[in-house]
Order: sequence, then C-alpha cells, then structure tokens
Amino acid sequence: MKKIENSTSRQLTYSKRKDSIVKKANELAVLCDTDVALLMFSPTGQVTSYSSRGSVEDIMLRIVNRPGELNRRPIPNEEQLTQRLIQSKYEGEMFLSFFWVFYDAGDWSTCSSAGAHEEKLNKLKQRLSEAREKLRYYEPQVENINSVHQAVACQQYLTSALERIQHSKAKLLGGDEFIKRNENVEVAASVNTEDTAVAGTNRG
Amino acid sequence: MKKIENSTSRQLTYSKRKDSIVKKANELAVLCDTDVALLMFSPTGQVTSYSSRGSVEDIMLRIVNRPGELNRRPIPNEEQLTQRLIQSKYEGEMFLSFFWVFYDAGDWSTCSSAGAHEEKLNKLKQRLSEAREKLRYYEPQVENINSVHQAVACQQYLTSALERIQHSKAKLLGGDEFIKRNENVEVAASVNTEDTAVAGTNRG
DNA sequence: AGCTATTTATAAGA
DNA sequence: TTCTTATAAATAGCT
Repeated sequence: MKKIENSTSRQLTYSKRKDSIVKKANELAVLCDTDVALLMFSPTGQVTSYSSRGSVEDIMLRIVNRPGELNRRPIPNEEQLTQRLIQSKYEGEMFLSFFWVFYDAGDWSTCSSAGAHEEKLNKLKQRLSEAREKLRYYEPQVENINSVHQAVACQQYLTSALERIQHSKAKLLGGDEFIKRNENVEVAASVNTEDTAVAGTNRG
Repeated sequence: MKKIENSTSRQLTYSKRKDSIVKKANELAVLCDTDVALLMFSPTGQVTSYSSRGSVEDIMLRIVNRPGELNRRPIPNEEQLTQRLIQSKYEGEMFLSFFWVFYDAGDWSTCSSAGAHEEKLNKLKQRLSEAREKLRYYEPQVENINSVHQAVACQQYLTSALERIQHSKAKLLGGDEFIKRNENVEVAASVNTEDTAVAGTNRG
C-alpha cells in the first residue's frame, strides 16, 4: 500500500474513503455509545472533521485535559493548546447557534424582495425552540471555562467575519461604478485584558 | 443502528471496530498522502488515538488555528447547507441579524451557567420585533443599490459590535475572580475599505 | 454522479 | 480471547 500517484484518482479515493470512514466512526460511536472524533486533511488541504457528540473541540479537550494516566506523554504547550481549543469551541458554538436559527428560517435568495424579512422573521420564531434544544447540546462540558473566553471567541468570530466581508467587498468593488473609491474607515479598538493570549488573525 | 445493550458484546464490537477504523485511517493517510487523526474513547473510558504524522496535538492545533473560520465549521448532516449559507450574497445581512438578535439579546457573561441558554433565548424572542425594525433599515430602498452597500453596512455594524465586545470583555475582566490578573492582551482591529487588510489581534 | 466485480469487514457461534 | 464462516459493506475501475 502506497501513495496513489495520479492526482485525480488520489482525490477521488480520498473523497470516497473519507465518507466511509466517517460512516464507520459514526457507527462505532452509536453501537458502542462512545465518543469518537476524526480529523482529516484532503490532498488539497481542506479539513473534514467529525465528532460523535459535541464539538471536535470538546473531544480534543477531553484528550488534552485528561487527568494523568499511566504512560501519558507530556503535551507540549498544553496550556496554550487548551486555551485555543476553548476559544475555537466557542467560535464554533456561535456559528452553530447562528446557523441553526437562521439557516432554515428562510430562503435567503429572496431576502431583498419586499416582505421577505417579514416572512423570514416569522420562520425564525418557529426555529427558536429547535435552536434552544441544539444549543443545550453544546453547553460547556469542561470545568473552569469562563465568560471571558466567550467574549474573546465572539471577538475572534467578528474579526474573521469582518475580514471575509472585506474580501467580498473588494471583489464587488472591482466591477462596481457606484462606489466611491476614496472612502476609508478606520477603527481601532483597544482594551487591556487579564486573560490569556489571543491568537492572531493577521492576513496580507 | 443503535447502542448494543449487552455490555460484553459492546466491548467486543468496540475492540474489533476500533482496530479496523484505525486501519482505515492509516490506509487513507498512506494512499492519499494526507494527515489524519482519530480519537476514540472505549466504553470503559480508555482513550485510543491515532495520528498519521506527528502527534495528535499537532493535528489539533492545525485544525484549530486554521484561518477562514467560517469555511470549516461542519454542520452535522448539513454540510451542503453550510456552503449555501456561506456563499449567500446576503451574508452581511445575516451577520447583522445575528448580532442584533443574539448579541444584544443576552448577557454573554451568563452563558456558561446552567439555564443561561434558556434565559438567553427568551430574551431572544423579545428582540425579534426590534430586529425586524432594524433589518428594515437595511432593506435596499432603491432597486439598484447593490450588495456593496450591504457589505459596507455590515462592516460598520460589525465594527461597532467589536467595540462593544471589547467593552463587555473589559467589564467582565474587572469582576471575574477566575481570571488571572497578571496578563495583558492588546487587541486592535483596523479596517480599511479600499484594500482587504484587516489587522488581527496582537499579543501584548 | 451510478454500476459491478472483487476485496474487506463484521457478527455470531465455536 | 481467537478462529471460522456466512453475510454485508467498501472499494477500484469503469462509464
């Protein structure tokens, strides 16, 4: 068994096998009532993650924070990894909350038509009880996670959202004659915290 | 497919399936020349981890530190829907809706306590009518107002949301006894509308 | 994407 | 545990 040299069939094989291994992981979790997480990078670098319950971060945290077992190998930068996992977990929760409430609430392709928001918000109300259930599923399972992590995660989430919007806008501006090209908005928010380090999100 | 109730055969099944899924993971990694990690808890709580290259912690960090947060968040059984959501040209409005409904709806500082989501979602309901009003403000009023305006509006909103989060965080940090008091983090977000540059958060 | 010949995984019983 | 075996599932190589 060795690397498939042909790029197309490697990609195809990845795709097929990825699906079946996720299926297997899920079967294992259901049949044996256990927690399973699976992390895979495609040949092109795209990540697929699976976790049988909660977020992958929950399962990662259980691995990283498990109390000293025999033969446990020390984890390098354990504290940093833990912090980053917690942050990532909250980012994911925010996204999921958002998704569950909003996604099924409406057909977003019609949002600009008259009355669309009305309808969308009605559907939104219907979704709230389901969202409540799903949110409960993501309640923090790890001790000592505090609200600052959520604030940090929220901030992180917003920052990445902003970044993506910049990107969309830049693309749109390429062919848009309505937009003035000289506008600049600069915002700087700065605060001192006593929390642990926040990972950076700089991009060229 | 459901949990195997007989404890002995559940254990046996776990043991067999664990081995074959590890084998599958390894085949995937070799054939497709990719990184794969697998984390499993046995019914008795014992951890098995597999990683095709380096430590599982390395792979965890790679997952958690990836840029483009929104593009990799899996929605259980709804991956294809995620793509639609992300690609929606109205994502700006969605973010706006999201933060009007969610951010203002609750005190994020209580999110980690028991029953907090319950309370948050009740407030959420109250916020819906206000959100409706605010969304109306962002309705395109002229036919040929295009998505760039939405992007600009969204950006401005997100920027102010970020600032508010900074304030919340600062407040939380003031009264939170769980937090160590010796660290400083400086966060600066800088937005330029002409290019796509977004400064990230920097460590202090 | 769907089809099929072949290989592999699995459950149940010994 | 491990082995056997009938059945089910996964897979590669096609279209």
